[in-house]
Parts: sequence; C-alpha cells; structure tokens
Amino acid sequence: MFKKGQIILHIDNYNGDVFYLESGFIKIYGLGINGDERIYAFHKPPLIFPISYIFNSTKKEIFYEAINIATVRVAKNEEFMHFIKNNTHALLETTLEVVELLNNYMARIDNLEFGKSYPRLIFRLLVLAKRFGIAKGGEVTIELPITHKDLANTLSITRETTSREVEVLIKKKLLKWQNRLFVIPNIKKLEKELEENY
Amino acid sequence: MFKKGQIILHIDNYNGDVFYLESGFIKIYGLGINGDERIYAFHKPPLIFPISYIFNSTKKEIFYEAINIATVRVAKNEEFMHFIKNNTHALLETTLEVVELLNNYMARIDNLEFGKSYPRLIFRLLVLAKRFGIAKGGEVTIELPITHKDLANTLSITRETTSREVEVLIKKKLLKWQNRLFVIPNIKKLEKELEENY
DNA sequence: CGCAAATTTGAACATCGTCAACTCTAGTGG
DNA sequence: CCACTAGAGTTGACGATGTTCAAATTTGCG
Repeated sequence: MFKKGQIILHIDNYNGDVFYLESGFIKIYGLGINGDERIYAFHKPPLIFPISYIFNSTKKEIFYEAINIATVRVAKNEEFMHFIKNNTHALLETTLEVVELLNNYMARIDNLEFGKSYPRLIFRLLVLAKRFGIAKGGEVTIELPITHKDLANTLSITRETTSREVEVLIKKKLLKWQNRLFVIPNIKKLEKELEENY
Repeated sequence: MFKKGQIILHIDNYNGDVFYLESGFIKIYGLGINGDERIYAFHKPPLIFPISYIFNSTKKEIFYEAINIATVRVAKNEEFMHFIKNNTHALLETTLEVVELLNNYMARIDNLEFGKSYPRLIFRLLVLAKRFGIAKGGEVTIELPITHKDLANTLSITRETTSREVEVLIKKKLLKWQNRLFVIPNIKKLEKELEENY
C-alpha cells in the first residue's frame, strides 16, 4: 500500500523483486540532468514492473511513483522466474504484457514527433482517452488523476504552454476540466481538430 | 534479399509471417498525416519482426524498409507460435528481445524529451554510437548508413536544422562525417558537450 | 484559516521552421 | 567512362512558435 506521491521503487532501493500493480495509478519517470522529471508512462492495473530490471539488468535510473493510493503485490525475483520458466502460458502472458508496453511507447514516440504543441496536446489527450477513458453519455472522462505539470512533462513542453493550449481547447468546447480530470465532450470533433492542426 | 530502399513489409501486404533479419540494416517507420516519415528505430541483426503484429493484431500502419542490402528469413506465423509455445527457452529469448526493443524505445523517448535541437542531436549520436558504434583507435564510427534526412526524422527536427547543428559539432571537432558515416573522435568530450548544453 | 503547490497571465527573447535558391553526390544509362 | 539527374545537403532571411521569468491568482489539504 502506497500513498499519493510515494515512490514505490527506484534503482537505489531495488533488490530484484517483481511488483504487480493491483489498484491505483502510477507514473514511471526518469530524471533529466537538471533534475526535471522525464515521464515515460502512466499506468493502471494490470502491470508487472520493473520489466527492464527483471529481464535484464539495465542500470538506467527509473522511478515508479504512486499517483494516488496504490496497492502492489511483491514476489521474489527467483520465484517469479522459476514460475514463468515452468509455465509457458504465464510466460506468454508476460510477453504479451511487454508487447503492450511496447505499443504504448510507440504511441509516446508518435506523440513527441509532433512538431507543434497544440496537436501534440490533442494527440496525448486522445491516447489517454483510449487508455484511461470512461464513456458516459457521449462524453469520455479520462480517469487518470493527472496534473497540468505531469501532462506538460509527458509532452516535453512547459507548464505555461500546456496551460495556454488547454485553455484554447476549453474555449473551443473540445475539452473540459472537471474535478481535476479531463473530459472530452466529443472524441470525433477532437480528432478532427487534430487533423486540421497537424 | 532486399535492395536498398525496398519495403520489406507493411500492413497492406502483411500475412502474419514472422521475419528474422539476418544481415543488413532496416528502418522502421510510420507515416504522419502529411505523409512524412515518422521513424521509430533503426536495426541490425538479430531482430524478429513485426513484434506488435505477431503477438497481437495492432492495426497501426508500420513500414519496415531496407536501408542497404538486407537478407531476411521468413517463417509462417503458426510455425513460429507453435515453436515458442513448446520451447520455453526460445520464448524466453524472444521475450528478452522484446524487452530490448522496449529499452530502445525508452531511449527514443528520452531523446525526444530534450527541448532543444542541439542536445537532442548529441544525445542521438551517443545512443547510435552505443548501438552501432565500432571503436578504433579512440574513435567510434557509427556503422549505420544513415542520411541527414533520416537523422532529422528521428529527431523530429528539420533537415535544415540538423545540417546546421551537425556543422556546429564538426567545427568544434566533436564529430566527423566520413564516407557517409558519422565518426565521434572522443565520446567523453561529446558527453561533456551534452551536459553543458542541456 | 493558511500555507504550499498548482495554475494563469503577460512581455521580452530565443529557437526552430519555412521557403527559396544553391551546391554536392551517388547512381543511372548511354 | 562520362554526362545526366534525382535526391541529399547547405545557406540565408524572416516569421511563427515556445520558453523564460516574474508576478498574480486559484486550489488542495492539513
């Protein structure tokens, strides 16, 4: 059980254990030279982590942090490895999860390859809607407790620019910001906005 | 056997086969709305592809193109799946390869999160040096036949800007451009340049 | 209620993209 | 082997875009 903002693991205190996210949201990030957060991804269950450390010993410094209250289950590395090596089905499932991560990261790359901040923001919102969205009466609520700051970090633009561009979307009624969650009134219209401002 | 510039596979002609890259270099990319290339990665052997299609049926349009003469071996999807499902060792090896791809993509994200083009270029060169570099007499040659245009596409900056920034590095004697290959005379100095221009 | 963090806003400035013209190079065909 | 051509790379001027910095405002939570 981890509280909001608590670091679940980072390389300094990592002993090889395998974590399963059971509830809550986490963010995965590294640090830039200036100490700025470089966010790789947000996740909800199910998730096995830290994949790179479990399967090969990358030295890359990565932090796994709880965004809100999160619960995780922990297994010893040897137990996990022994289990999947003797259970093809579980290994295949694990592989599929890794492939899913890969797809996420490809979407992240797509995202960052947008030259301008406005389409970059829209694309990000659409991806988040697909991954964390709950549809209700035509609207889609992105059920991820994300701050503008985190959003800015994932887009690699500044907080200020994010704020300005979000404002534009809200004024165009293509986005709402309710209870600290983003709500997309009409996905189709937002997709159209992306194409027109590519 | 594929010639330079030849498309090895894209979604329209894909039938589920599993490809192994045996020799040569390939680039993996998608297309932006304007038809611009969005490069995900460059690869040399060994490589199994297309991972996302093999393990789950993503509809994402991806192209695999030979950069120079490349040879690939092809297996039927069912054969491959049958093989790895009955050979834990092979499945584990495959998983490790996917994890390696994941690490590559994380580095790509790191890369694109640099706000300015100059450090972004330097970081990219350092990553390429790690993946494709051959050390010889203190120098490291990036043995990947990459054009400025491709480099620009992976960095999501324009050809022109790439050209200008490469010029800066060459004038500072931190980089050489020989026989269409990049050569880094001194990795440490280049790393230092990155830190100073973060 | 009150602090700390998050968000907004404005103005000046730096950076990168765009466009257009030009040069260089690799690969082609005679 | 040479001439030709398309693609790759260079350069300069200018405008679009985003960052930076500073200051005000709002929000979350103890």
